[in-house]
Amino acid sequence: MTWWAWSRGSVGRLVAKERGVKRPTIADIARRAGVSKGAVSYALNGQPGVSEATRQRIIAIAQEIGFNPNSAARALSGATANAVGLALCRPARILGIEPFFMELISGVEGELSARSYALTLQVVADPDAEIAVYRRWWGERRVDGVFVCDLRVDDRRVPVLEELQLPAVVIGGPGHTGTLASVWADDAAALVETMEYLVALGHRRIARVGGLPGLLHTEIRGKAFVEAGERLGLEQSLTVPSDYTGEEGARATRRLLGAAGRPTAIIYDNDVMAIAGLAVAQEMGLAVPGDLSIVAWDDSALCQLTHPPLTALGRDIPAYGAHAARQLLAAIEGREIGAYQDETAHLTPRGSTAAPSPA
Amino acid sequence: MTWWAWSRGSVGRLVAKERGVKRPTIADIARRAGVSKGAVSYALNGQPGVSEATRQRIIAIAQEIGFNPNSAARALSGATANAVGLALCRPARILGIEPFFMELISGVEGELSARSYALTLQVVADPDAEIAVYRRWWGERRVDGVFVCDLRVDDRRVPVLEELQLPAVVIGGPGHTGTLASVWADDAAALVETMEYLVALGHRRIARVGGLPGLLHTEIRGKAFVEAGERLGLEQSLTVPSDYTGEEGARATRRLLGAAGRPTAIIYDNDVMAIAGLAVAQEMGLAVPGDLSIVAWDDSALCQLTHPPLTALGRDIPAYGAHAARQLLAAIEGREIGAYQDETAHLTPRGSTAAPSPA
DNA sequence: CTGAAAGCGCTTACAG
DNA sequence: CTGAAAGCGCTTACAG
Repeated sequence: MTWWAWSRGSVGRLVAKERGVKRPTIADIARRAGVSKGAVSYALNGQPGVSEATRQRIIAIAQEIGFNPNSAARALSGATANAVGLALCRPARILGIEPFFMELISGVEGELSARSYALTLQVVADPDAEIAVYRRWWGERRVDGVFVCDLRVDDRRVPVLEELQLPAVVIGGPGHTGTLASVWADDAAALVETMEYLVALGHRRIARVGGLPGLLHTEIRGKAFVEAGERLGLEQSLTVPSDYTGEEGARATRRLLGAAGRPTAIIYDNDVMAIAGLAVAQEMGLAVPGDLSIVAWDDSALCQLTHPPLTALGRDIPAYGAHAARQLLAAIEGREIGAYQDETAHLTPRGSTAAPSPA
Repeated sequence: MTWWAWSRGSVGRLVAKERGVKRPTIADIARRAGVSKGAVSYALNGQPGVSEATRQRIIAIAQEIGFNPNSAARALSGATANAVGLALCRPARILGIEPFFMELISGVEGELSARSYALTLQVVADPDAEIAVYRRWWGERRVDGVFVCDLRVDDRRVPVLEELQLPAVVIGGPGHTGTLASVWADDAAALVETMEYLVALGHRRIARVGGLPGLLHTEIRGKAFVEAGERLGLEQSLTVPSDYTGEEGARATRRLLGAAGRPTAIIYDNDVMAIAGLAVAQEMGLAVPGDLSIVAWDDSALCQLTHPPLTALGRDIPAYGAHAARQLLAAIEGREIGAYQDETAHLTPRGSTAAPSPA
């Protein structure tokens, strides 16, 4: 066993060679067209150097025999892998339940597949493993660029990617992205809008169940919550940290509702925690929205499955992913790109919010 | 513009070349170790042909300079891409909300990353696009094998993969997998167990909200439901087809509950529809489980977020993915593999099922 | 046990 | 406008 895990390569290789069906190459096309391999390459890539008649003949043959360029050979001569990478550092149970990532991936895919770029996915256990994956991908030339999710304050991944000069787009911000490109949305503004909405309904004691501490957007929301709470003169504006899971969301809710002077409204940092909070409130005999108003961040279809349906802060996540992909492809092409501000999440009032009942 | 979309390649390539940081190659290692490139290759791959002392020296140098083998070069000489593919053919909104796929991917990843295999993901619009992706991947030698999800009756993808001799593992069955390897679970048995449980509670009118028609497991469950219904002598056993979305699940539920002689229990083909069904029942003023018992297939964390929590049919989906990955890696190595039967889903009774209240 | 060389399938200067 | 050739970074027979 060697120190990296490719010792079995030879087995698969031999077998693949024996078993493989013959794939057409540019040599096959060249032979049939009576030209050189170089000419075939120029023709198929839309480069000058072949007459239009020859080009058409070559393209026709390529289509006829179902030619696809060997991606390894292209990568080896050209230095682009035609693939980008996404490393996700969250436990499986959270990945599964949060619609965010799959929606993001759907949007990313739309842009990538239009350009025949592949998406290479890797689930990692912790930030160190994620950094190791970036170094390996870079060394292997396996990807031309990467998406960076779950940006943290002073994120250690940023300087590594800068050092490697691996094109990258940070999904998150603003700030703490170093010289990397990014797409971000103004969470602070969305949170303030939500709080003003609740205050207008008559709420004076508003709580927040936050996401994972240390994530930049958690910190940004936390800061905005405190500041807006003071500005709006709330009696109470308490944040309880959580971790996006239903269990923790339920626990945080119990803590908030069990205390004296309980809040009349809670804002949750994701939809899963909000749904868990709703169940807790109902369990405790509190009416939603009569006794407690609930707002969920991330307006996925889940929010409309509950009774009552949840008022939520939503935006188009597939579009967010598409923007990130477009940024990354531009970075790979070497174009100058910076921070792209995506739409701010907007509030969709549903049945889970109302004026607080007089105490 | 050419007929496939790689016309811009040259731009990225040039830029990458100018910008790229120098990556170490086996030539660098050979120079520093004073041996040939061939010797370096043998040493790093654990092949015979170098003395143990030389091997250790080479490995030490490789580690020191942070060497990673260029995956394109390996693929080009060895014919294995060290990557496998997963094409998903479902609309984004369903992909996002169903925990199944992300959990499956998590499990697959665990096996793959231990062997430094990459997972290439592609979201496709329809079965034709999916088949085109397989043909392209094969032609590009981009992947060494693929996972096939959402198996259909007489699935058109099966003969294509057989023709290409592309190693594949079907996630689903039994049957309709042609000569391809597969992992499957006995859904019929799980459904029968559930029905017997409901009958034991006293239910005589049981309905089912089914998944997408045409999917093999939908058909298998449908057949088992009818047969068991007859065997158990139910007064009523009606299946309403649906599509896994909350909206359709809600509509199907309204239809079932609005009719005369409404069922006292409903089994849903996924958790999302079950949650939607619960909300509909509550909206209509029916008590769950008093007036209506609800069972969800796919016991994700979502099922414990509702009030009451849902009785569900669950199994370890990450493990299912891990088994599929192990099968696929074996197929790539050329080992003979067939159908692997995974654990049968088991029922976890929670608050959403009880004896029906006397009418 | 080790070295020199061919080859994987492309792309791209460089000659004609 | 076209052809012949070098090169990308590996792996692997084939000689010594």
